Amino acid sequence: MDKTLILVVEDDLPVQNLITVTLKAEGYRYLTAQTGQAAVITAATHNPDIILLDLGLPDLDGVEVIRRVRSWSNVPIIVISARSEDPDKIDALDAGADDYLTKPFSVAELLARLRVTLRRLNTAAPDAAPSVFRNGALSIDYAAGCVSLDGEEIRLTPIEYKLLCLLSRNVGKVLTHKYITQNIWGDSLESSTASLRVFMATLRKKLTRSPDSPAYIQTHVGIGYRMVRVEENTE
Amino acid sequence: MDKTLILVVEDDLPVQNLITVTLKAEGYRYLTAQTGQAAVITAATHNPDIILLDLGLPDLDGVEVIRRVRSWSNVPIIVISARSEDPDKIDALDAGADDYLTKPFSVAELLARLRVTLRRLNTAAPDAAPSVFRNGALSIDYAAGCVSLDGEEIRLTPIEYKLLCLLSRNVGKVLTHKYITQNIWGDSLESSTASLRVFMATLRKKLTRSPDSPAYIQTHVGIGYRMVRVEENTE
DNA sequence: AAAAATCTTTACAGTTTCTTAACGCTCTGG
DNA sequence: CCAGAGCGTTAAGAAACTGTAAAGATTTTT
Repeated sequence: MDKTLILVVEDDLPVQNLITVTLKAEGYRYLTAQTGQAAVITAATHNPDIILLDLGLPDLDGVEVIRRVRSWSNVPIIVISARSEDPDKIDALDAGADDYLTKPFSVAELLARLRVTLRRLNTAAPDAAPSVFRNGALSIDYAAGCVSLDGEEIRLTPIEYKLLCLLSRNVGKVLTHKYITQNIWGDSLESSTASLRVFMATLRKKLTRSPDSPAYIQTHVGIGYRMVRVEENTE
Repeated sequence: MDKTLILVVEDDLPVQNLITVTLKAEGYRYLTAQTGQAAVITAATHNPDIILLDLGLPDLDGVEVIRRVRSWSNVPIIVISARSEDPDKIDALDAGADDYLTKPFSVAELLARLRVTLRRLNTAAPDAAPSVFRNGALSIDYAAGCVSLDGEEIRLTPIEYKLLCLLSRNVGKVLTHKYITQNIWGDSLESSTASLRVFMATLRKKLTRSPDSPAYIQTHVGIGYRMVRVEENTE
């Protein structure tokens, strides 16, 4: 695969055109689909590297498209939504979308998201189920169940560890509050979104050695959190 | 055998298509089967190098397929299951599956698993386990079944010995309470977590010669215990 | 059968971890 | 500029966990 193939799902033709022209200019290959049905079929038959999905489709709900694609594939999905469709955005992320863009968005922003996602794809382990995860100065040994920063081990409580694992196993992906709390506390407790904030604080503190340490965990206001890939320049 | 032959057992045709297209692109030969019955027969007649088996089959239980194939063949079986929590997955591994993939999976992941499995096939290395373990002043002779500290033998009770072996065979790894109790007491008794604490205490006491002896066993609150590698400066 | 050793259970104190609530901050929209 | 919502931070009490000692219960040895 030398040229990245991107599936653009957008029913508004002027917008679709804007996107495809941009992609072409940047040297990407692309496919298009105007309906949810077509999107699912095209995704299955052509196996694109990334899917750009507008949530406001005429036939199928965008979330349903994600669900169907996710039933067999892990391909990165970047969702495009209008501000008014805010709740849909969260549903989309819960259904397995990786990232989101809010209309109106700049071309530069779109390209930036694509690059980030692609970098994640390429740096993703070429080997199966690696037992140790690395990101900047951070490394997690899943098998041993221990975490170290800059070679020095840091001790985490059970919930902190689970939380960090969840984030690291989904690097680059935006995880919603709901998704996180359900994964860590189960479906039972519901008020744990307050706890989540506290744990995020302690986790961030433990992941910060010096004031200029990189920020591993991003906050997405109203949505959730995400661990980002960090440059290797932490020397 | 210059080209690897892979049997793909999957009843969902789009998914099957995705897999076979991928395999073809990578230069593998493949066969397909939509049912468990067909899978067993095809495996018997064509003798594939690897079997990719979806657990959600219409007719036969996937685990049953594994059992039947395993009755005459040792061919590697990689299981594909829909949900990560699937108890079937564990049954499948127990029945003799070699590895598993959870839907949704990325194509890269699938290929990685295949490569790993193939590599393992070619380099089946019967490596002999060393009979004596050393860590700091501690040494365990598994064959002789005796333990010494600083050259001097220390006497351990059967359970203490089993416990120490379990820890030493997993140096650096955090072992959960459950893992330890199941390995030592079996699945039956459940209240043995209290006993575990007592044994840990006695074991630690017996591994401590002077007040400044290194701490071989760390406790991880809420999780379990771990033996750590100790520097050789215990002179 | 008696003695010794080993194992299990219980209780309790000390510690760690988790939850909850309060407060200040930033950002957004009117 | 103000009000409200969402977030980070801190602190304190509650809950859970651990280490230790000691007393039965069980098994093994003498």
